[in-house]
This record gives sequence, structure tokens and C-alpha cells, in this order.
Amino acid sequence: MTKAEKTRNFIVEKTAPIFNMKGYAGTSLNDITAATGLTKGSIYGNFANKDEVAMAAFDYNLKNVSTRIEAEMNRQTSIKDKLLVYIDIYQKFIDGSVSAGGCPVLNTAIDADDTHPELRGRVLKAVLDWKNKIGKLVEAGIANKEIYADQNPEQIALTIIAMVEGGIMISKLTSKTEYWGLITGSLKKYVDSLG
Amino acid sequence: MTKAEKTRNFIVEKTAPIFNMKGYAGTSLNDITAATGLTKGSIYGNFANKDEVAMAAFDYNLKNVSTRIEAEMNRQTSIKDKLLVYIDIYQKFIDGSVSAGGCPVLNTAIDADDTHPELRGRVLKAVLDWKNKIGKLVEAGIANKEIYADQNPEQIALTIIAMVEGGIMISKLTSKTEYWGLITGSLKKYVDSLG
DNA sequence: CCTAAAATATACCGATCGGTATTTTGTTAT
DNA sequence: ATAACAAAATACCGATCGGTATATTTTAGG
Repeated sequence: MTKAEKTRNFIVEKTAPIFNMKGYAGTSLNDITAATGLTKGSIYGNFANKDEVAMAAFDYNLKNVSTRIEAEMNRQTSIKDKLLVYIDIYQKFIDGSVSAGGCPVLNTAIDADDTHPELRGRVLKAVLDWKNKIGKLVEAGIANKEIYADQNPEQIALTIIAMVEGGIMISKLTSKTEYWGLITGSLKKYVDSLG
Repeated sequence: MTKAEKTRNFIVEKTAPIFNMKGYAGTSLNDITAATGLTKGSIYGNFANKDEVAMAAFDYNLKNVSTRIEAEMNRQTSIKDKLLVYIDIYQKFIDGSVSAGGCPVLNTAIDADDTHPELRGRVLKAVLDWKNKIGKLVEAGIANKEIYADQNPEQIALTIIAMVEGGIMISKLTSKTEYWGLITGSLKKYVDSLG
């Protein structure tokens, strides 16, 4: 890893939580230099513009979530338990112990939806990938009789994502972890009812 | 209504969709003057600062949702049908036929959560009021035997809000109304299972 | 119709915005 | 050790930011 690559990673690591909290328009180059201790010249020596930093920051935040989910999912055996992994992982996004500012998918979706097509495209792909992943899990669950055959994998995927993301919004806004407990309680019951 | 009050309302009406789409940091005073055709002097003759315009815009967007929901709810007789009113109303937020930019509660919650305490306070109140409203509906449903007595009103309220807001995020981002149909399909089944 | 007050427009403020050309510093291979 | 190169810092750019003091226009009451 060259010096430039190291610095690039360093900048992304330091700015990713800021973009996640303040959004694209709300994060200034001054924020970026302050967080990294570097100067504007150095930032622009490693990135073409603010857009590129924002994209890399989103990718970093997304990968951070994905790898944690992947790891925890591999520790579960049943499909239903795999589907419920999101509950434990996203708990950490609410109390702030992981990636300050909440879920990057939700934040960036709202932030970039009507303002930043490039960023929007990245979040869109993330949501569709997520939907496909859950859909395939459900299909596997149907195949091994864990889930009823008449269930719609796409519908289940969308419902789980909606509940998780909506739940994060509520719990983060209110700072009430017991709300997250109640919402995920409904989610557990829902997943249990699938088969 | 004095001239100043008219102008104030006019400014709020014209800027409310912009704040809803671009967020607080993303909406500039130039956006405000462009949308209204007024000058900065006129804006600041009616509002102390950008914050005040943003607050008034949020209040306006929120009231817009609330009154529509209230009206549609009064047309329903059963508690379950009242709970399902959100589905039809929010449909219009996704296709953009009402208040461009999606649900103001969701947008402002994400936008202001970590950046704007005053605005955050307003959204927080909106969500808690919403939760209480659904909670009381559920209690009424329990009282008239429409809903099982062992159901938790607070949990039901939070679950419905989470599904609706999460569903809006997904449907707006993907521009797929069929996704909204699938998610609200789950919501209908959920509400139906309550009693 | 005229005047006083209210409302809007004009012109400007310093600060900050994203971005860049140039210089200085740090690194690395010979 | 030094030359060649890469990387970071400095100093600056025009544009836009939110905000204001002042001048002009519009409104409303007598």
C-alpha cells in the first residue's frame, strides 16, 4: 500500500462518520480538513472533488455494515435466525457504538434522493442488493421447508427492510432503545410466522 | 390577514417543498428568493433568519399530512380501517402528487437528527404525537372488542409507523410503486391479525 | 388625496464555500 | 548522499453563503 493509498483510506475513515451525520450538503471541506488534520491541498491531491470523498465515505460505511452482517449471519444455522441478524447488528447503529449517525443506507437515501443522482444510484444498488440477499435466503428457507411455500420472498425482503429502517429512524430520533425492542419484537413475530 | 401575514404564508408555501427535498443545509437563501420571486430584504422582513423559515416550512408540511390523514380517518368507521388510512395517504407522497420530496417526518428526522436540535425537537414531537394517536386508536379498538385485549398499543403504534416510514424510503428511492404495494400488503395483514 | 407606516427592494457586509496553482516537504531508489 | 519524484502545505481564486443597513415602493387610514 503506497503512501497515497494510506492517506486516501485515512481520509475516508475519518470523514465517513461526518458524512453519515451531516449529509452531503452539510459536510464542508473545512469539516474534512478538521477531521483529518490535513490541508485542502492534500485532500485534493487524493480526491478529485468533494463528490469523490462522499462516494468513498458511503462505500466505506456500507461495507462496514455489510461485513458485520455477513459475519454474524455465518454464525447462524437456520434461515430464520439469519433473517433476524439485522436486529442485533442495527442495535449498534442506534446506540452509536458503530458508525456514528445511524444507518448509512437510510441516511444517504433520504439525503441524496432528490439532490445527488450519483450518490442516489449507489444507495439504490445497496437496497436492491439487500432485497435480493434476503429474497434468496427466503427461497432457501422454502426449499428446506423452514418457510411456507406460499410466501413471497420479495415481499418478505421488502417488509423486513422497511421495518428495520423505519425502526432505526424512530429509535434514533427518540433515543429510546425500548422502542427498538418493541419494533424488533414485532419483526421477530413476523419472521416466526413465515413457517 | 395583513399583507405581512399573506407574504409569510406565501413564502412558507413556496419553500416548504424545497426544504422537504433538499433539507436544511441544502436549501440556500438563493433557493428561497428564487422560489418566491422575492428579495432577501423581503424574506428577512418577515422572518428573523433561515432557521425560522425552515421551522415554518416543516410545520406547514406536517400540517399538510396531518389534516389529510385526519379527514380520511373521519370517513372510516372501524378502528382497523382507520389504522390503514396511512397506506392510501402516503401513497401520494411516494408518487409526488402531494408535497414533493416524500414524507416530511422521515426527511426531517434524518436531516436534523444530528445537526439541528430545534428542528429535531419538532420532528420528535410529531413522531410521539403520531405514536400516541395510533395508541389511542388501538385502545379504543380493544375497548370495543375489535382488537384482542392482550395487544400492546404502543408496540402496534411503533410497528405501523416503522413500516410506513421504512416503506416510503424504499418506494421513493426505487421509484417502484409495486414495492409500496407489497409492503402495505404486509401491513394490512398485520393490522388484520390484531383482532 | 395625502400622509404615515408598513413592506419590499437595493446594495452591500464579512465569512465561508469548493477548488487550484505553486511551493515546500517527505520519500525512495540509485 | 543525492537526485528524482511523490505528497502535502501554503496561498490564493471567484462564487456563494447567511445576514443587514438603507433606500424605495406599496399599503392603509383619515
